Amino acid sequence: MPRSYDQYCAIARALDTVGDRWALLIVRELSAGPRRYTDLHADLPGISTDVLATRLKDLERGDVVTRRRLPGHGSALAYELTDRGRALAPVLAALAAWGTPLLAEPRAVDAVRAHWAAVPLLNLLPVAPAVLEVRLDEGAFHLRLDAAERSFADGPAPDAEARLTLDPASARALITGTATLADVLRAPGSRLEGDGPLVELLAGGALVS
Amino acid sequence: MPRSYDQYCAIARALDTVGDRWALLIVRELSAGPRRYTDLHADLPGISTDVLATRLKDLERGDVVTRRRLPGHGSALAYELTDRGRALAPVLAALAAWGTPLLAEPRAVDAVRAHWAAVPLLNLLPVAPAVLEVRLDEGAFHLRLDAAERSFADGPAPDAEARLTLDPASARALITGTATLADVLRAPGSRLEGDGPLVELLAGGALVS
DNA sequence: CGGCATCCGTGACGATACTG
DNA sequence: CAGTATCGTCACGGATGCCG
Repeated sequence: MPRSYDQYCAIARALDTVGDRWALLIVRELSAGPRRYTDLHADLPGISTDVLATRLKDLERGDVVTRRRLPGHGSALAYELTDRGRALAPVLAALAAWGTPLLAEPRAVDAVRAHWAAVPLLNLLPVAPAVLEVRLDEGAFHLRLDAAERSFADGPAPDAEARLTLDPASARALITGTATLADVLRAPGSRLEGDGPLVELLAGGALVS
Repeated sequence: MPRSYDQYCAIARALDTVGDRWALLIVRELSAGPRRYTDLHADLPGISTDVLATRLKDLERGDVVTRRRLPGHGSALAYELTDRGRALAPVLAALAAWGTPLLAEPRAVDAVRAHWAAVPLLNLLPVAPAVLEVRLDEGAFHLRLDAAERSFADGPAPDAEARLTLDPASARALITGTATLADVLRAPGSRLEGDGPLVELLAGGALVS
């Protein structure tokens, strides 16, 4: 059980649950879908095994995360977000928006994962009843752009009607906010495939925010 | 200088700057206006003096906080938010919204300050070109409800056109989300004074969210 | 006094090794 | 694969002291 601030304040209470080191980054990882312990450890470079185990237990007690045996795969134990955990999406979005100007240049020591671009891209893309697959050098993920369920998940999408392929420079320009999606689509190094209202909307350049 | 996660991710970068223990609570305090070191120490029960000094230095290097001599008062040194610091308001709002269900009952050990209710109330109140003074048992603060500058500050407002007085039960019901503002205004224990469009809007019961 | 710096005990963290 | 055990280090919390 982590230490409490002991303040009658909603912000302090939230930080009692998700304010510890690594906690929100674990939530970020699980926002991409259920993960096993080893996968989490691999995508959180620097976290030690005991801290990961402790955080997962704390987050479970805080009703943010559940342990579950995935159906299909022979009894694979996995962690996933609860409804309360998914309700942290606005917190992650706000942090991502604020942190964007700090991304300017990747440092030599920085780890990179494809799905870390998902939250910034969700902040950037319009609401649309569509699923967009995004392919980067580091891997693929897909975004659900419905107004009701704006989310993302790892890997290619089975039901994507559009696919966006970005080279590293385009991806970086998008994520750092130095280029709009319209800019990137005009330049070489990016490709938008598929059809449907989303593709027409994006290709049409009707992107204000 | 705090430890970095070393990840090329906007969320991780944000947490590199404001993810340390106490950091966001210091930002919360300074959201109510400039504060001196001793005031911060008094309103953050449990923080040690050296941690407060270290965080303030880190936040200064992170362009979140500035040190300044307040004009008027004989060379009183104070800390205040920079523009980047004020840009953290959506993060605090999202955390407050998520933490609201955790507030149910104040615990015996919990500290209480009047202005800690300001962010939840801002999340609750509509956009209006008005300044609302709020009086609680613990003290007073005021909210600026403009679309452009939604903010709050300590103490009574010189230019408030409305005043909302809440007894402890009403304030708790509002802050925990168990009652709407319309509910509270119908019950005894709360009083709304003043005039202008805001008062008419609130008194009229036209409060959906 | 306000604004820290220092010292010290405890607990959290990070790396590695090890176990069911 | 999914953690637990161990250990060194560092951050935190509390008290006290210094210095303008």
